[in-house]
Amino acid sequence: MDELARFAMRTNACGTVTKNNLGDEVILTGWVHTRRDHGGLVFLDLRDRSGIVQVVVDPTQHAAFETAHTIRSEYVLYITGRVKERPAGTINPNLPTGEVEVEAYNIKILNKSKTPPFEIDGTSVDEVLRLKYRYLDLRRADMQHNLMTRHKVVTRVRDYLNNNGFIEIETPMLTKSTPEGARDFLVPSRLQPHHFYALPQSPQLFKQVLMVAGFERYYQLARAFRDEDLRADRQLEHTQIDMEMSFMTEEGILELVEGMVRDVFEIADVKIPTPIQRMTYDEAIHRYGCDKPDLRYGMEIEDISDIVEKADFKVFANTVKNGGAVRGIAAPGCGTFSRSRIDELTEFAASNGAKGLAWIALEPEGNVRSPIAKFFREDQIEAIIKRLKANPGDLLLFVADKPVKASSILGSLRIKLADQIGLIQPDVFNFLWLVDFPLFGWDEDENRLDPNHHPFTMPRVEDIPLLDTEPLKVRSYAYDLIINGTEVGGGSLRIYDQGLQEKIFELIGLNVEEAREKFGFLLEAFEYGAPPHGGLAFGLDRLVAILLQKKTIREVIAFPKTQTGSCLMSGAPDTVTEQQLRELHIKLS
RNA sequence: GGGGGCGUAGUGUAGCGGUUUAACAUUCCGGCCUGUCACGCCGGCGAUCGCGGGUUCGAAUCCCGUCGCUCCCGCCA
Repeated sequence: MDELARFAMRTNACGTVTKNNLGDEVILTGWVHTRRDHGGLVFLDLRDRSGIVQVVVDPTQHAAFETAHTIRSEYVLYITGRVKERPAGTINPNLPTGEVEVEAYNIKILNKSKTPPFEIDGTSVDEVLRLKYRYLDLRRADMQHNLMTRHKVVTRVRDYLNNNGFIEIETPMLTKSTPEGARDFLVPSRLQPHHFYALPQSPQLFKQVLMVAGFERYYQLARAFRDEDLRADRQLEHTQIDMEMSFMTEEGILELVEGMVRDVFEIADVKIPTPIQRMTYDEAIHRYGCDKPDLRYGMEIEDISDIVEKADFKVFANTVKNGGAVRGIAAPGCGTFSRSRIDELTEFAASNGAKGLAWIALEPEGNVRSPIAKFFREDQIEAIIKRLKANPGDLLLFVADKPVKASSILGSLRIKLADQIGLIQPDVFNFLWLVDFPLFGWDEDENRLDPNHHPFTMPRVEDIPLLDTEPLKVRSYAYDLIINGTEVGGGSLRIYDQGLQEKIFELIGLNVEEAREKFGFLLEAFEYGAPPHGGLAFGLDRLVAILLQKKTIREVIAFPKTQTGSCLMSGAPDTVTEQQLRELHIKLS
């Protein structure tokens, strides 16, 4: 019933005291949320994890009454009293316990508290202070709710996976540095001078070995470490719901995972449509200019190359002539934007790599305002408006560049504008599987093919012939789950054919020895009967943040780090002693 | 590595070149109060305006630097 009271020094948890307890003598423990001292009568709101209950202290209880006057916020109390109905007219409908109160006979102060640096009950507090005194910040109702929701998500996930034949297996935190991917966190080995472990960027290789080992369905709530710059949705360490399955098709994996996502969102009473909408990578890039489109609003990108290729506007015409594209979006209701407001957009586009940003403002009355309109015939402008499905009052924005680049710049503008003009309905959730990712990208710096997901990703069967001819056109069995424009999870089917795997290594410029050096143990394992397998990993922090509609994952992590990687509470990172360094055979420069 | 924002009593904000002894709310401290629940009323303490330098007759206010936090680009297979 009241699990916080079971085995405990109290008889009830504060938030669970109701009319059912009328007349009961109870022992409560908790923190003083607020004190209302009326001189002749003292009210204490006592708070524990379960909630708040009002304690009333009457002068007839001399000792308790004396104590009550000395009590301050956040003191820890042990209260003995009786549950009473509140007098008529004093019921507090805002409190689950608002119909009753506890008349205290005895108050024992278990611990005092310094005056907190901010009010636990208060609203916005500077994040520096919140992080420094995180234990106080975490007492706030909002943070308690966030972490409890996180716990519920984890519980749902475990239940779902356990019921579907998965077993949870831990993989090492001290492992081998693999040069692909993000920057590794390194841990020096004391026993083996000049050798280092790396903290895992993900359990990728180990979970595939577990498939070879015959576990068939594995999961782990795994911490993953990446030494890259932090963002609102990126910490140095994050938690993955990591999964791998054998003898599954892509379709099977997506369906299985949809069930898990459905269960998770039930926590927030969000019904998700299944099957979850699918979209190919190519379509997303063309229509939304990114591989994680937010489909809660429109503003789709349209190609107008064919309309403008013969127009007098040289920038557009030449771009098309040289194999580029001219594309645009229609920003609803932005036709009245001032010149300076549009200049800001141009600057933003430039910071995303645009050479320029052309625009046509359709004023609400029907006038066209634009520095480039004079280069077009009326019928061309009409055609553009029609292509972009624009309405009076819209602002049309155009980028001329290489096709994909034009789309990606417009994609960034689309997101920025949607945010600026409030197009995003915050309590709507949009789920999307993005599928058919290209197997490779092109690494401009090193002038070679680069695996888009990772080197074990399986190319789509029908595209395998293209490996030799047009490898950049090869699609893969790789998929991402996108919620509201955030990549929440991603994975792939893996290669289990040695010949194919060697070919992929070759294509990305790894010879057999190099591949052995980097992934040897996995490749060796594959020689002993690797089953077809595949999997994915979810970012738990992002998932919970989206569920709770939080802007940053710091709100759903108990002890997060700042953008410079500091823990303001513990003071990490910090210097270490000479002695520690000596044992690790490390000399600082 | 680059671009933007913020930094003023414990907390949240206002003030943005001069009658400002830096304001308001809240917290905190003291007093009064037997039905409050953001308790109320009265009184009080509390800030050299992140730090350093510059411009100026005069700087919280303008400029430069620096530190911290934050958002974004790069980066994050």
